[in-house]
Amino acid sequence: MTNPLVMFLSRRDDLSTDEIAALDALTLNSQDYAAGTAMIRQGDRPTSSILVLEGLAARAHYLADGKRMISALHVPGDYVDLHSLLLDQMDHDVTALTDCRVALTAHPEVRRVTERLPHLGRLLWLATTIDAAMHRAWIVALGRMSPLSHMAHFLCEMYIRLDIVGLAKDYSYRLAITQIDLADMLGLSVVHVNRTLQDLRATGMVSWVGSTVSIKDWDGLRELAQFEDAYLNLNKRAR
Amino acid sequence: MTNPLVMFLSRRDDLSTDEIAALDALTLNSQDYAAGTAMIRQGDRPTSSILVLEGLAARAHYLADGKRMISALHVPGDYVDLHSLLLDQMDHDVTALTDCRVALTAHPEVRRVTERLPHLGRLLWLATTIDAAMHRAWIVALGRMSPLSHMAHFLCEMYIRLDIVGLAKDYSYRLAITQIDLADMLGLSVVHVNRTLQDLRATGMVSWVGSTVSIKDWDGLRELAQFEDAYLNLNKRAR
DNA sequence: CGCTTGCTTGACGACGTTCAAGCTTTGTGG
DNA sequence: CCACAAAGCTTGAACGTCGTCAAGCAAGCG
Repeated sequence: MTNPLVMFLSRRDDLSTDEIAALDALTLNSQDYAAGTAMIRQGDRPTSSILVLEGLAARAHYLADGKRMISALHVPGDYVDLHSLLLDQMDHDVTALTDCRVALTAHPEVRRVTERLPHLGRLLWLATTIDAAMHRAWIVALGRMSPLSHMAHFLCEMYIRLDIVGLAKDYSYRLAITQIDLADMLGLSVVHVNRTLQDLRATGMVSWVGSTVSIKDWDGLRELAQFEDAYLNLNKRAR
Repeated sequence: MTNPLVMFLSRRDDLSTDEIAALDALTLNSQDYAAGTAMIRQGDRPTSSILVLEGLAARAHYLADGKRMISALHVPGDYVDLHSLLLDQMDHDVTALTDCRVALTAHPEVRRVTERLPHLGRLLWLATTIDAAMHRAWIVALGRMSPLSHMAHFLCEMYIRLDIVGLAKDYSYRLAITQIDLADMLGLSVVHVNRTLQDLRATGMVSWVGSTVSIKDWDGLRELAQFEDAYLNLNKRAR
């Protein structure tokens, strides 16, 4: 299988064979995490960076009263933890929402690559700024969108992100997450997520059976979600 | 006056005199924006990066029905738009909430510095990952905190961020924003922001008169907000 | 087969929005 | 220096959305 990080980056800029080789070298050591287990815990000071190869991982924040909020969902090709190359200490957990296979790369090795190949270094920087742009899109959805539009926005974003790494087909993709997880991403109660999902299904724009999401009316869903993909930086450009 | 970006970065790592000189060189051209004007508009493809020297700037997103959401507030020392060095196209506005003085640096110049001084390049990268960490903290507050705690969290964050660049004293700082702006940051209606502010004042932990915020009980406010400053990466460390 | 986990439904209450109006402060021009 | 306008703050009342509680159902797994 193709390295999903290569797919992720080459969607945004051309990669040289040198750069592709370097990326492949970064993703040699793989490791598995079962659904529900933590890859990184709050307070950790990771010494390697984690790239998702398969499965879904989430950034989970826990509040004093036990409430949980998920601030980001990571799909294959996402460098979950490039941040920790630079940051002190994790202020949240990274959890496997489904069974995951990840690649681990020791920080010094990542740093060496960014210094040897500055253009590739910029692309990894780019990956973290795309993360930030996604965070902002979530902030907007949390603050000013109806639950229905927010849910639609989430499903649009997932479709594009999964499509980039070859995990969507015919407007359809696997999304094996529970309504509990979804509630913690949308900032809603489980009960309300369930009702919102029913409303969304009732529009006929989306079907979500088992763990398969199928978008039946992309244009309708996009409009409902006011989804503009600009923030995902999908254009191939010299960076 | 000291370059606020130097203050921001040297709080996180030691800077060489070379690096400080380079930063000063990046911030030569200053420009003013009056309160309420846009520095960058949605759809722009900026060719220079913007650093806030004085005043407050916000990332403003507008929805189809005219609703506005502010996804980030930028204070002096914040590189508002380092992102645009790498990103395609702005998907939101950057607006001056108060009168602002900013520094403009052409992108090629920024890039040259990051290649010449890799360590400084990493620190600029760090600045963008701190932005991402702040975004995540906002997501958590939006999704799972009460308006009262959210407001408290916001005031805690502002205190720390302003203090770092020398703009706070004795737990007190200027914050010349309207309740409308605040509502668009917290994802609430203006009416509710007003009532929440009254509740917060009633606790006696904060006074906010005119444009001066004074924190009377830092520990109380921190607890109410469940504020942990880890995400701001305040430790000086080799990065 | 039975337990656990996740999904679904209903009833009720709380929290936050909307609408509408009055008040206060700030700034501007006569 | 006052008058007036504009912007922002504050308050009340009514409504609606969403959360909570509680229970039943469906599906997956040991």
